[in-house]
Amino acid sequence: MVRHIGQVSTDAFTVLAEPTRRRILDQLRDAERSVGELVDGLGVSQPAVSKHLRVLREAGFVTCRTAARQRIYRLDPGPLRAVDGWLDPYRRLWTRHLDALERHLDSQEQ
Amino acid sequence: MVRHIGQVSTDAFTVLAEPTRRRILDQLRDAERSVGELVDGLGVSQPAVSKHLRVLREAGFVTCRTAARQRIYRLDPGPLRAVDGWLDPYRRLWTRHLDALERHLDSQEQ
DNA sequence: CGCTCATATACCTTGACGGTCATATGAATG
DNA sequence: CATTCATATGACCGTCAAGGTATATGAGCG
Repeated sequence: MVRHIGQVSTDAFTVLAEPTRRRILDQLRDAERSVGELVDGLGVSQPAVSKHLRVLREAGFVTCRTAARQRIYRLDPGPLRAVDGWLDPYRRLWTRHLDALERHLDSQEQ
Repeated sequence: MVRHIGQVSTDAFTVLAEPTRRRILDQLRDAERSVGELVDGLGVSQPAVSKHLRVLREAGFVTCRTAARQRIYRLDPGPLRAVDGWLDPYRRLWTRHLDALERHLDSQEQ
């Protein structure tokens, strides 16, 4: 029912489902990196990495800038915040559990 | 390198990548439900729902108990907490941004 | 301007997954 | 104990995505 004008960017969970992509995000967590740097330490071919980067880019997880002959990729927090937001209504499941536990412990006090 | 003894349970992100499964979780957020109740309101065939429930079960997202002829499914917070935990090191990306913004705004004050 | 380094794309093969239809299980019920 | 209701499983099909190899693009350099 939802109309999309242009390209439908893959949804965040689908993007995160790929282990290699999560490892890429891990690598970008602390610093931005060139494609070559990502290829080393991932143990995957360069084309594979480039394809994952494209997916990540189109879903907004990363941005890239050109520096000389390299492309430097950088993490964008947006989609991860969205996932965080999706989790929000579920969070009470465990915080409430904690609350209940606390009440229980409180009732045990004397 | 990790050895698994029995069935390798699908990882949490892969499970969440499926929209129908997320809708099932949504439905279980407020109350436990039977398979039939889930089938209504999902618009998917009963076998499809059962298969998704199996995936969710094996990944620990839901538990089920038998009540008369029905199977009642209930949400288990475990794997969602794990996802929440995975997000943790990324969270500073936006909290830091906030910090930076605050510092900026502070510096603008007079 | 031809060469090379860094990255992206094309093409192909393979494997996993979701859906449906048909059928099996298994508990309640008459 | 046969039947029926609720759910699970199996067989089959179509789709899609990931990985690899080969190749195209494109910026910098001699």
